[in-house]
Amino acid sequence: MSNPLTQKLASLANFSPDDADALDRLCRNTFDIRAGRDLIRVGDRSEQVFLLLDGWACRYKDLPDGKRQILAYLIPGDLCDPHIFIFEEMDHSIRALGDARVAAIPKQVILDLTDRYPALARGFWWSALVDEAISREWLVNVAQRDSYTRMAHLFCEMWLRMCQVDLARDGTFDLPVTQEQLGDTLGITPIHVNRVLQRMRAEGLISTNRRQLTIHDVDALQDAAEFDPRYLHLDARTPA
Amino acid sequence: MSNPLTQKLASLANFSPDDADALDRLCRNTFDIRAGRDLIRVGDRSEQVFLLLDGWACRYKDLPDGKRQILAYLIPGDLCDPHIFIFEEMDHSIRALGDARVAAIPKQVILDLTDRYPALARGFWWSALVDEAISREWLVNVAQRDSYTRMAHLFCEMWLRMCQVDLARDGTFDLPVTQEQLGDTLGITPIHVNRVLQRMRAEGLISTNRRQLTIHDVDALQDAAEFDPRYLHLDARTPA
DNA sequence: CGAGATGTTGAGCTGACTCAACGGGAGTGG
DNA sequence: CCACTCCCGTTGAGTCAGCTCAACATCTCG
Repeated sequence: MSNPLTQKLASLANFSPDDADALDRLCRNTFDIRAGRDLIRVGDRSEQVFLLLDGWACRYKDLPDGKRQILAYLIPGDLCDPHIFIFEEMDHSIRALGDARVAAIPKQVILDLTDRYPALARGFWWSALVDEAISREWLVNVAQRDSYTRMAHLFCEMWLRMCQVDLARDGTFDLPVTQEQLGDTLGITPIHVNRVLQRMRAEGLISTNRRQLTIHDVDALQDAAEFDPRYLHLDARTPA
Repeated sequence: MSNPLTQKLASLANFSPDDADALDRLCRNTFDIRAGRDLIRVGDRSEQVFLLLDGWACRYKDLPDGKRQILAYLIPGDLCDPHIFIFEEMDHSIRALGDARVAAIPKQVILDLTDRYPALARGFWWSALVDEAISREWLVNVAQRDSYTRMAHLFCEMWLRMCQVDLARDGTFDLPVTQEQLGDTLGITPIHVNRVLQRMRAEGLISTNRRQLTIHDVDALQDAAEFDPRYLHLDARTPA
């Protein structure tokens, strides 16, 4: 149960110790990645899936004019690239944000495993659909909310997701992300990110410290964010 | 082969006449929906999947402050709600745009079918991943591009998707969408949508007529849109 | 201890918004 | 067949959130 994926999927019903064991055994072949390194690049063809064990990563796309969009944050327990089961090539890249540790799992191992443990197959599917739901909510966020609300929304989401894998304490969690990267996530300039952060700090909602974020009043932040956690499809055992 | 889903999946390899037959047989139980009606609403629990046979629909979310975001367009051949295999409740709604016709397929039929025809299972999975890829590209679009480019990008995408199911002729296809709905799709006000459309018309790129869009110069529009179709993962047999 | 990356501040600009009004077409009922 | 109405599209004018450009400060790490 040291495994963050197990932890995440355990919030689903029908998850036997057997299933959990099978999952834990996946994480033999691990290695470390330095901050800022790409795990996978656009156009790559890979024979293995990466499971993020420690640290953060992001999916992103570079545009021809030099702009960049971060499409998703990956935190411990997230699978980086289930796409390779179907697509020939990745249509986006994945990069480590802080230093990170991943397990490399051969395609075939996943296929065998899901054959043998239906609860796992269902877990992976569930997880893929949650990722999709998050992506939809990000679209809503960027398209409809102003920059302040948008950022508040992102923080609420990441807080809940970090809670789910037990990586948040008292509203504090790692957020190994520069202001520029926040901008590339939310579709605003880094300068404006800075101003929004200052406002949130001034209002006592958050504070930041060495790439850690502390949310002082989760309820207030959720209100400011128009945040409704249902899209995360967290089941049963979740905080607040 | 009268079936748009068959048409779409046929662009995948390894698709036998048997598979196609199985698909065609799904479309027995069809019915019509009037424009503007919801097929599925947030919170619904459904025992069947809807396959769109004719007309357009959209996924959307309503926000507490009355704003609305359109998350995806569904065109003939698209499955409306594969989510129900995993999630208890829909986290968004689906609405017919023009008048539409759908087939209602019981969950269990899909499950049996994919057991029996692995090529179909793979086809559905492929299709789900393409939807996800499109959703990611919409995020890029809304977050990074100005309103003109954004709209051009949407038109390019819809043109290609309509081509894929053979519903576009000479750059002309149905677009049963009001300017307000375009705004809700792209995150801009309907007034601004109007101005952008006028500019595109003035530049001779497009014209609109009774809910039909004509693209006069696809290449020029793709250039204006910074459009790179790879994210659609159209295989082999596709136009231009 | 130097240098590049990251964060902060100020000032002016602009793409898209708001508000407000008007026009035209498609359906409806008399 | 016409009048009415409602929805949709169009136009104009003023405003503002967030952008650009340009410094400067601070931090991290080799």
